[in-house]
Amino acid sequence: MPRTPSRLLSDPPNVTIRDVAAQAGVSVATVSRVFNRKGPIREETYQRVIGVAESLHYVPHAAARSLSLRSTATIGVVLPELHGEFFSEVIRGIDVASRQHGYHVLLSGSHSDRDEMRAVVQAVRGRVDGLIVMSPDLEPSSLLTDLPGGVPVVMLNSRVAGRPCITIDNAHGAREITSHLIRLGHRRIAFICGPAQNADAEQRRRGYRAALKSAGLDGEKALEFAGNFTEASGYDVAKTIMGLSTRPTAIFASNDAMAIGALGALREAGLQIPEDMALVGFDDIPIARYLAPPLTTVKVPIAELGRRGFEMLIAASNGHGDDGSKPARLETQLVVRRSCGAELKK
Amino acid sequence: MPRTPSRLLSDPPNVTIRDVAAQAGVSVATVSRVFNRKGPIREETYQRVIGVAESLHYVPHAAARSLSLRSTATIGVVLPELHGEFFSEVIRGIDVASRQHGYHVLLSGSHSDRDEMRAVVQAVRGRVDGLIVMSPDLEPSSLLTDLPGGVPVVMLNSRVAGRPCITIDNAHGAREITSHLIRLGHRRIAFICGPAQNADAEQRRRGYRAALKSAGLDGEKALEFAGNFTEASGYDVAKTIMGLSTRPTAIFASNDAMAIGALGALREAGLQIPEDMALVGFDDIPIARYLAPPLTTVKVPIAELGRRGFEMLIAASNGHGDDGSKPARLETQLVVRRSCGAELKK
DNA sequence: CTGTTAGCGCGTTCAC
DNA sequence: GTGAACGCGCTAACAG
Repeated sequence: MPRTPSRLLSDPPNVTIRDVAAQAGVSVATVSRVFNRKGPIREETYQRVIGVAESLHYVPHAAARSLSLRSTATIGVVLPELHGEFFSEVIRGIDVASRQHGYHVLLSGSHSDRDEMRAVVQAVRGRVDGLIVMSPDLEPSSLLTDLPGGVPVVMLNSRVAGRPCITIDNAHGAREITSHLIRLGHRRIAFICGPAQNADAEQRRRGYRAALKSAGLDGEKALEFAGNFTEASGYDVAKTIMGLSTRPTAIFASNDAMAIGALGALREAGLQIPEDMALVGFDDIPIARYLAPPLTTVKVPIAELGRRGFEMLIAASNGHGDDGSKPARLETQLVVRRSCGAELKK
Repeated sequence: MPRTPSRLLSDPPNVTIRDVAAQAGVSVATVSRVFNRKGPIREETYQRVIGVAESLHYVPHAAARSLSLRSTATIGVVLPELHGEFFSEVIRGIDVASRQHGYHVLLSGSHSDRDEMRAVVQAVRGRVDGLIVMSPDLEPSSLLTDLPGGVPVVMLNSRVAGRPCITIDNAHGAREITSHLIRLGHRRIAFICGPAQNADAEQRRRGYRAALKSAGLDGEKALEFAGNFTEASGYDVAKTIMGLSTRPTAIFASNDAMAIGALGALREAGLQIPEDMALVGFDDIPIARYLAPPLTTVKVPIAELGRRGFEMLIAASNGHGDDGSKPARLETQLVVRRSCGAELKK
């Protein structure tokens, strides 16, 4: 019987830098130099090493490099969940920016509670060079207390003292669109809130209230309804509104998902949008414009949120040197703009 | 001037196992045992080590562990792109399954050409324990030739010799829904194809043709239109169809994105769906049911695709031992079922 | 230009 | 029960 243990193809399952060195008749250091384009190498040696490496299917071992280089070339992305196009777009923005800069993306979603999230934030030591964290519902500063030291973090859509962040100018957008409705003649404008602890939700409500106030419509404050950013909650609230004795003439859902849910409920009730009931959302998730009627919405460049987050992280990593260089801008506000889509009629 | 270089808080940026050992008055081996629950440790020692580790904010260094353990506890996910809810759902499925099993997810999307994808597939040595790859457009077998040896791979929705995979029973679903249309009385059923090289697209077309054939409707084959799975292409094709002298009475878009695009075009043309024109899609992305009218679609449990992919990967890793254990099932077909949504009328 | 050597931080045999 | 020493695969000084 043959002595070889019968591995059929791709026999050398793990060829190391040493194998290449031996086969090429050079030292490991030389191979390393070749692969990292450090120090001068004689052209002939270079070619030989490359050739051997290729024939051996050699690929540098990332974990080993990380250990020695003290850097992983990957960034971690921690999101509260992964459901729907909003997060999808954020991820996409981060992904393309990362690849452009030669970084990998370690993704982690679905974190309902703080403990889960904290665990993830810890587990990344030696795994990522930086973190992009989105934690709209949780009071976030405590999350980062036991973060492995020296890890740069940028927050997406939530502030924590001393950390750079990218935020959306929620209040501005919400005020804009509410004023728009008011200009169109609406007086009774219902507002579907987001989750109680959610910062975006709170800011949007502030914008809504501000617009109402400056139009002298404070009295209508009773028209705020509790929602939680899910389609289902939008649907439910719209149902409730349908049952009201004196209905509002417009509904402002504080995100698109809820607006979509509300749309379903209104449709079931046989209402025409926007003739019978004006409806606006917030976010401009890509599908919004394929709805019937096209959803009027506050536009936020979501993928851009991800991209900028990544770029700010890179900047933070560099500004992290021993020179007491200024921490760059700590916060960047992303513009929002009112949709030019279907105009509302009262 | 003070000698300390002014690091303010969280001074020890990188506390290692050695620091813990020293502070606790034990050896690094003991600390390691404590953290990995290996070998018997005296309760007192255990508590002391844990205490010190906590007070020092010690967290094991992932790269170092990986190097020594030869395993990373993370899996890589390689997708062709990240746009839209289909991929979003796949990722979500993988993410939750991974976390349940204690794995991390390294995500990589947006790979237009083979070289880019190949580069990613290589870059993962020492970074992941396994790979989930989706590459519907590219002939995939060559992608994996220079894969670092021993890395388990499961393909999502594309077959490559010897690799386990999860596929969607596209032909079945497409045949079902086409037959359904036929039973409803439709004779002229247009079909919007997916990308030419895309395996799913091809299988769906096969299903469509099979249904036509068994109903003796082969002659209508001219009703296939080129699309590429984007909303835009669905829109364009529908426009084209509108201009036809003898229109079909039904349109079968081979994915939901194109169906959504087509829906927009039909709406612009003032057609009632499904009275004036029946329209069906394929995938059942979550938003499909919020459209007006709800999109009739072939339902595919997309997140489930991701989840199963992960689980098959784990299984493959285990079955990868030196015992010549059977490679488990190499292919699993995911069920699809016809939507019970809005019925079509001719 | 190239080789030698010393870690990077941790898991793991072995002795004790 | 616990500690000392080696190795994982690679990069970075320093020699030559």
